[in-house]
Amino acid sequence: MDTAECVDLNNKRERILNAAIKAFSSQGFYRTRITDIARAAKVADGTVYLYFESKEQLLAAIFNESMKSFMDMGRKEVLEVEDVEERLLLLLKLHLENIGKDRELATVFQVEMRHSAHFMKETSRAELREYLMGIQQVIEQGKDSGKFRADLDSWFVAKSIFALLDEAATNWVLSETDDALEDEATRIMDFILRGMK
Amino acid sequence: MDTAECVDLNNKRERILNAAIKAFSSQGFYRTRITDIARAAKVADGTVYLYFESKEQLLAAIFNESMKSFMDMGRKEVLEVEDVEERLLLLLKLHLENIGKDRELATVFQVEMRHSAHFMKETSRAELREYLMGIQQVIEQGKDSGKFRADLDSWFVAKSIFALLDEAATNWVLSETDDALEDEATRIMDFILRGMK
Amino acid sequence: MDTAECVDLNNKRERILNAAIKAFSSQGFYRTRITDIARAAKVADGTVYLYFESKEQLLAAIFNESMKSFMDMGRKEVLEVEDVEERLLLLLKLHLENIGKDRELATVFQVEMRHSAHFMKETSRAELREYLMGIQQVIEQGKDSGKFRADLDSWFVAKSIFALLDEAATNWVLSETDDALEDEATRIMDFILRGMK
Amino acid sequence: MDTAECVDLNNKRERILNAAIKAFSSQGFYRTRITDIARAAKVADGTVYLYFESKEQLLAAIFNESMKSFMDMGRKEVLEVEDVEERLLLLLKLHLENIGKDRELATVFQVEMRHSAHFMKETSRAELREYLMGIQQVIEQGKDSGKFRADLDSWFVAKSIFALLDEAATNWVLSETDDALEDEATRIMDFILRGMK
DNA sequence: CATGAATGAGTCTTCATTCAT
DNA sequence: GATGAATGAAGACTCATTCAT
Repeated sequence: MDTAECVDLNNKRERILNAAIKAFSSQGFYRTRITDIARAAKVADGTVYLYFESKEQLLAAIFNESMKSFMDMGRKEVLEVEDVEERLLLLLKLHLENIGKDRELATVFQVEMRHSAHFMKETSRAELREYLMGIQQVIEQGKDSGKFRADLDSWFVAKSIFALLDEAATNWVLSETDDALEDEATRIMDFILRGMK
Repeated sequence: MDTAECVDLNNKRERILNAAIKAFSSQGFYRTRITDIARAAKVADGTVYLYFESKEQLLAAIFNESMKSFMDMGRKEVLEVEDVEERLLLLLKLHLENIGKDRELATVFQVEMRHSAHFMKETSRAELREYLMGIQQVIEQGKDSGKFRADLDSWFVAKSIFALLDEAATNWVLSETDDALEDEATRIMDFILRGMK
Repeated sequence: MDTAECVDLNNKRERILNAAIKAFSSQGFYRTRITDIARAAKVADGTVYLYFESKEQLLAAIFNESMKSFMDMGRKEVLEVEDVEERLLLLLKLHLENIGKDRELATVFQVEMRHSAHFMKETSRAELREYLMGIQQVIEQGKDSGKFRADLDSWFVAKSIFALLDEAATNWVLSETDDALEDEATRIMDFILRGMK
Repeated sequence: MDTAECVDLNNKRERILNAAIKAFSSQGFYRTRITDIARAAKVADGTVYLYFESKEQLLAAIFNESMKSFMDMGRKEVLEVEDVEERLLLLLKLHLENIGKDRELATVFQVEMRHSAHFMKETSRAELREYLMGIQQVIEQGKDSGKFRADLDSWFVAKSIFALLDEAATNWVLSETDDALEDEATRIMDFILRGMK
């Protein structure tokens, strides 16, 4: 019974989360009403507030939970790859794969979550920083191993790589193309490795 | 007297526009009330609607008018520079300079304008495309002159460059640093030219 | 408890309906604010919208629900009367009695509901038609039985009778007299039966 | 110059009046904005207020001026007819003719002017009374001459006749038929003279 | 007289959130 | 935990009216 209850709870929580992603991605955060989400999740309006403090916190939860699974997913896999370049490429692929496999979630990430300076500063800044540090590490490894230029500013490069991934993702979301997003990984990789010359 | 009147009219429109930029950047688009803008612009609420159809259109106007002066500004200057690399660098500098000279406008551009997929698709997409085509041209010139690799996908590169500029700008806006944004231009230039190797 | 709850719900709806009738009749439809109605019904503004889609729909609801009880009320009673003239007289009396027993509702019916061609065409036309057909039937019965002239256009007569009732009702509403409205029934009856000659 | 100016004034006043009739009849009184009327009359918004105190007064003016020409029109003609029945018939015909010749004005009269108890009580009551007295006179003449029953309540009959005319008019306005409204006169006449028996 | 830009009070409606059941 | 009816604050937008020119 405990288990059943627990499952039931998780189930509801998850249903709400998923309904929110769907709603936010199709109607936008501000146009989405709690009622819409509740109805789609087949719970009462009030139930949403048993699991999430507010609409804003619901968006934050989508970010945090997706981010968590996002970060966990690749870690082991990435560490298994010895070669730095390959490791970096894998990182890019995983990023794009993760985003590319759920267009609705991607829309929320690439568009709806940018809706206010407040949200970006308070909610996502720390997580983003951690994520960037993961990339930075690989850059440093590359510098150490002589694969990458020693004079690279690894933090700047990490941000740059993120920028390229982010742009690709946003572009994919807005363009509504069916192309697989992760295919962009090699192009980006090539560009950042060789530059324009 | 004619002139004065005309100036006064423009003045009101401009005052509203500026008040909106200030308000949107500090409180966010959705938290800003028309009353806030009107009060700051020292006009009546209804006056806002003499110049702009709706709050949403006011945001669009900020985009369009800033974009226009943004695009006009550099064009001649850029064309005067012969060397492609220098021309590209100037482009980057102008972009960052333009954004970096008005933090409030920058905040609106980098954050508030991204608030909805709808806005990004409908309002800014065409202009952005045109802007990217400007960058693309320079890339092509570089390829033609042999300065840049012949196998570069100039459209992809243009988007990548924009991504880097955009990331730098957003970062600058959110970090609240006093550093001049345009100083990033050389770093970005170096990165895209030489790559990581 | 179930019952109490159910009653309470009905109660709220009814309270709003009654408050609306009072408000519309004393201030007119357009001058009445939802807040006025809500306050009088002792509910929150928003509650009005749980029961009615809009202010306009609230007026329509007053019409529909009053019309329903209005139509139901007399039907049996009327059918029990054999004599056509008496039946017609009863019809007139019921009409005027119904309207005459609630001056506020009457005001809404006779004045506020005529506020727009749109309302009259869309909302009340069908119901009115049905009502007129009820009168028409009696006329036909009178013709069949030889009590009324065979050359009467029963539809025209029905409309004429309605016109006289309607005029009496409006007159009563506007004159603010205390006379019982239904007393007009016999005068009208005499007039339509005998004519002026 | 006096004349020209005067004509010009009248012209503007009339243009506004006509524009108002058109607008009120098609959009309803409350949905019509002064701006709509001004634009249609090709004058500035403010000009409307040089000729009419308020939107409400503009409606009242339509009533009064139409009523005046309405009342004047038939008087002589009516008095020339000796026979009471014919005189009454002419009255009915003139009423319906007057209304039937301008559907837009008719709509304003039959629908828009009924929009509030206030308007009906304050603005139109006195004029209506005078109009009814005109009818009443004819009834009295009929009674005196023995053409009509001596026991008729002439005031009641006058109101009844008006009711039938009014109903016919409203019906015509709402039904959007092309039939000539004045053709109803004889039917009504027959009905009120002979009654139903 | 005429203009029409400017005003700002006014209101319907929405919707996140609460809480009695 | 779950419900969903009720709340009521909030705000975009309208438009009759004014008044400086």
